[in-house]
Amino acid sequence: MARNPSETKEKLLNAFDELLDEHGTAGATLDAVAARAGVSKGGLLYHFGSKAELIRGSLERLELLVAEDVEEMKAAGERLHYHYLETSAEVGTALDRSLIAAGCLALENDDAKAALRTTREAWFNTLNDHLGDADLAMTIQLIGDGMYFNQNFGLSQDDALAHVKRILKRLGL
Amino acid sequence: MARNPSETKEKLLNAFDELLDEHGTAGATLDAVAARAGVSKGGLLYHFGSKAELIRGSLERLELLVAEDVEEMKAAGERLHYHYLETSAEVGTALDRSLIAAGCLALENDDAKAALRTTREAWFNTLNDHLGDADLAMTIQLIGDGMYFNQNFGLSQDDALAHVKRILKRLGL
DNA sequence: GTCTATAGAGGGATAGAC
DNA sequence: GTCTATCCCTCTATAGAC
Repeated sequence: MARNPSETKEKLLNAFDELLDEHGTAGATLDAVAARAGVSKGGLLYHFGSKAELIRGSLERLELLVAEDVEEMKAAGERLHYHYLETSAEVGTALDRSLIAAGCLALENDDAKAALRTTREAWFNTLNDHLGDADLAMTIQLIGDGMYFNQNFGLSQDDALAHVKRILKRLGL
Repeated sequence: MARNPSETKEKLLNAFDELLDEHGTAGATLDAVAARAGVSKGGLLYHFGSKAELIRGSLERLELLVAEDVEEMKAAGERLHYHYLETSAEVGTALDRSLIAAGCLALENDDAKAALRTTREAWFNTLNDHLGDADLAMTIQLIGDGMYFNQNFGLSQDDALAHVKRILKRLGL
């Protein structure tokens, strides 16, 4: 749907995701989103007829970004699982912002919950295909989830990653 | 502070945490909290003079519950890290509800963020003291965080736990 | 395509009765 | 200690000008 959106629509979605990321759902009001995107509330509501549509737009974009990310993972070849963990703690990328936004929305919105479930399945399948070991795939995914979760609370995950990599070595990875 | 609160105060805190858990911050209005606790909004505001005080009350109770949980972990002896992972995916306990509530609040509230950081430190220190291995302690904590995170999106973590336990065996735990 | 103005609903908080 | 009534503010959404 949002495959070829106008520039203003993109700016609005960016503003929405950023505000969710920084201040949670309470901070992501239509007023605030419009102001950050540099348009008026009326302008916003021309592009997205309601807040529900804005949410849909954000979730649809997440889907696209995840599909791109899965391709990138596959391009990492033998390092696929390392690439996954390294990017789990990444901050400031479009995917990261979009994912945090969905995480905020998921607390109050079932569509967002479903989108996150789908996302997780895509990653698990990619890890599992690569490793051929569901135990390892699930464990690595959980570690990635943990790093993502913590990064959300302002905890640096740099040394966390170092700890985890040493454990992966012990597992022969 | 909240060491000997009135019964009504406890009922209000329970209602607040439950509503945060079920519907996020948007659903946890003073009206809704009061209604679920079986009092009027005025009644609520007698006990907690503002929404900020209600939040403080919830976070203070979390602190108590975490301290209790750490004692329980220590009581598990050699199974300490297993006990930690098994209870990470637990649903419906007072601690679990309180923790999810704090997770909701943390998106918009810095005190809640700080409370979660403190909580994580307490658990990490307990795991690290027991295992004597920071790499393992950090990895197990991240896995626990991951399970907690997923459980938040309605994903059953029963088989996740089974996968992880097999990996722990490979690590000699 | 973007703006202002405004209606209508709901949330937080205060005042005062019981 | 708990209630009702009410005020004010903010939020979503609509109407209509440019």
